[in-house]
Amino acid sequence: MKQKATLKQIAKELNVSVSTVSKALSNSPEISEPTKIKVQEFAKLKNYKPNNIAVNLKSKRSKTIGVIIPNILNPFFAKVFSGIEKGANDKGYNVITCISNESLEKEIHAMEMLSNGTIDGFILSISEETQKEQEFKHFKEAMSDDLPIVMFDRISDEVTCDKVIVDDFEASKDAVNHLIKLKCKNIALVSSIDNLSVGKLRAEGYIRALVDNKYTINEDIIIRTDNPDDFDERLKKLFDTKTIDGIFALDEHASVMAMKAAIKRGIKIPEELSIIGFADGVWSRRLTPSLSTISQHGPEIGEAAAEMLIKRLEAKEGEEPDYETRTIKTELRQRESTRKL
Amino acid sequence: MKQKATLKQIAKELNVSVSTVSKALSNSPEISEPTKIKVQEFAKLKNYKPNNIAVNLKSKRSKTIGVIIPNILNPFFAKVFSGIEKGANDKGYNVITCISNESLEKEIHAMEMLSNGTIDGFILSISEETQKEQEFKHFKEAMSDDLPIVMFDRISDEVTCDKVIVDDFEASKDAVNHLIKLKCKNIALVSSIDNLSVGKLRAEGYIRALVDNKYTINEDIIIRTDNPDDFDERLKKLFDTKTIDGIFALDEHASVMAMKAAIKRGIKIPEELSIIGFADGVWSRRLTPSLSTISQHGPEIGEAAAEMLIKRLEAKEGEEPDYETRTIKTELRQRESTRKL
DNA sequence: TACAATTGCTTTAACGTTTTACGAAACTAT
DNA sequence: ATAGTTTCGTAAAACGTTAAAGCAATTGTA
Repeated sequence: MKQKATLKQIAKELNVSVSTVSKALSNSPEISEPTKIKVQEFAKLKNYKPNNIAVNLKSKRSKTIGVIIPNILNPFFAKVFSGIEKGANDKGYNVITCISNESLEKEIHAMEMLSNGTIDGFILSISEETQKEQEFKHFKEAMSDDLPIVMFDRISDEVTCDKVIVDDFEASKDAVNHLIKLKCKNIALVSSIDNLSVGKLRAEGYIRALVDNKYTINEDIIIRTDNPDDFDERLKKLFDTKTIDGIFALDEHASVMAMKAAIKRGIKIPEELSIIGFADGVWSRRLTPSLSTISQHGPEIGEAAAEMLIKRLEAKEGEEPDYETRTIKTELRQRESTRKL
Repeated sequence: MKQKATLKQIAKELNVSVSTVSKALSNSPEISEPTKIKVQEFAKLKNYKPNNIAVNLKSKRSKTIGVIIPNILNPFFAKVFSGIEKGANDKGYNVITCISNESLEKEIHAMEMLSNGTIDGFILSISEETQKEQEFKHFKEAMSDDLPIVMFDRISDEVTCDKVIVDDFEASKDAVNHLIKLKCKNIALVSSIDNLSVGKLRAEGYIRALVDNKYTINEDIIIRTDNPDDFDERLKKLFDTKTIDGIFALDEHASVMAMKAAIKRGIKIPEELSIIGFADGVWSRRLTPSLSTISQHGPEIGEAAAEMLIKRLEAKEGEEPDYETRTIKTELRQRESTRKL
């Protein structure tokens, strides 16, 4: 193992001072052209790279962003993550990732682990348990410790910080309006994420669309739960006892289970039943029939979050922008599970 | 913004020296009990946390692992990643993630970005382009710069380092043997990842199983390509011109496309056609019929990689373990796309 | 020629830790 | 009482970098 080149070594070998080397490498005007060239060439020869940790210590910033994701296996989060990573790298920032696994404790632990100079700020989506417990102290502490947070998708109104969300309410309203335009008369709502803030918002959009179109709300064809087993059971009952010609599904699990259940009963999709669901994976396209979805533009969400955080981090003291909540537009992707207009 | 507590501040406020504070907090026997208590309580009050960057600079280690993943949307990599993250966190290490997006250039760039003290070592899977170009200089450089690498899944024999792989050859042989036991006579091989080392290994396993069972290799029912469009076209032709009663698919795309094509032609699965495919997502279970798969135990791969890297990092100078290639067993998960024996 | 300004480099301090070497006081042993 | 040892703490150096301040020697100006 050859050891790493440092300013000190280079300085000694060239018989100049450390600061001469430092300045020469940063092209300071204080250093003469010949010396600069000499130093720069020697540094290149030795493959000198400034030690990042020392630079961080000096500058008191790490150029690193802490990202906390509830579940990386959820393709929505994976997409957002790739957006964050891209947005950060483009500006020369690194990304340290922690997975909360929907656990409040892991979320707190991850934040503590990083709140010691390791990172300059957080981008995160709140874990399920945290939302259930309504426990937000750790977020507030980070904010007051001058570690800004950008929340995405699953946010909390109780924390004052930058946020990036999807227009869940509008998106749901649009989707249900679309089903209504397709002449669906009995539109079921199926959700297995009723514990999440986004789940509630989406449900409200459904209600609003029905009300706006003078439909009556039929609780018998609404499934809202946060328990997959409970969901599957109620879904079965729904198909056994009710006739429906439209389904609006609030999450990927609900979308797919509803579709499978319908196919099993020999219901023709989309002729007899139209389905629209929230989904971000590559799979909605590959299903038979392919699923019409609401796409949430995960990468854009991630890039927006990274951009907002970095803007704040690089703002001059006292010139930080106001806290902002940015909304990323969704898109209704019509595939085979809905009739053409 | 209240500023962070440092040793220096605490020392001043308590009228002791910086090193006293440092030692008191690390419970050194050099400090008397009363002083220790005084310092520790005051530190807790001030919510003191040692500045990680300073500690890193002093110790010349960052307790951070650099992870380079070709594509986080691929559920296999997502699973491995979650294993790495867990394995690392359990030992007090952080994980900095870069996504190479299958690009050699991004891979090199990511490694350079991190090779300056930011991380202590790498865990990575080689990008598609890198494998195609057979360009491994950047890996060798990192190794000789004392930044150990652990490669997983997509590895290169040209680089001497720790590796974690799946027994692709054995797994494929077992899967095809299983199809043969099910009395399949014409077993097609379909692959859209023939550019990857793992794709080639899996194909070899298929051949070997056929040979071992005295089957003749029929090139007409073998599709090996790395181009999805080419794949889809050849797959169509395969079903149009050949009769097959078994399919062995080397990747998720191939698995699903083959199944869709069969269903479209009204072929009964599994009665007339049995399918086994490599797949790691949650979706193989949700397909109709659900897909029998070879599961690769992604999280275990990740944990093994993290463990091997950390073991090396924490070994005493001169006592580093020999380079090792660990093989994680796969598992054949029988679902609805294969007949029961 | 004298003085000021500029050039080109060095010295020094700093970032926040850890750690080695040292020193004063208080014991212990003879 | 004197030397030796222990106890408890401090001072200083170091990690690798940046940057402000300092200082000769050279150049410019009148």
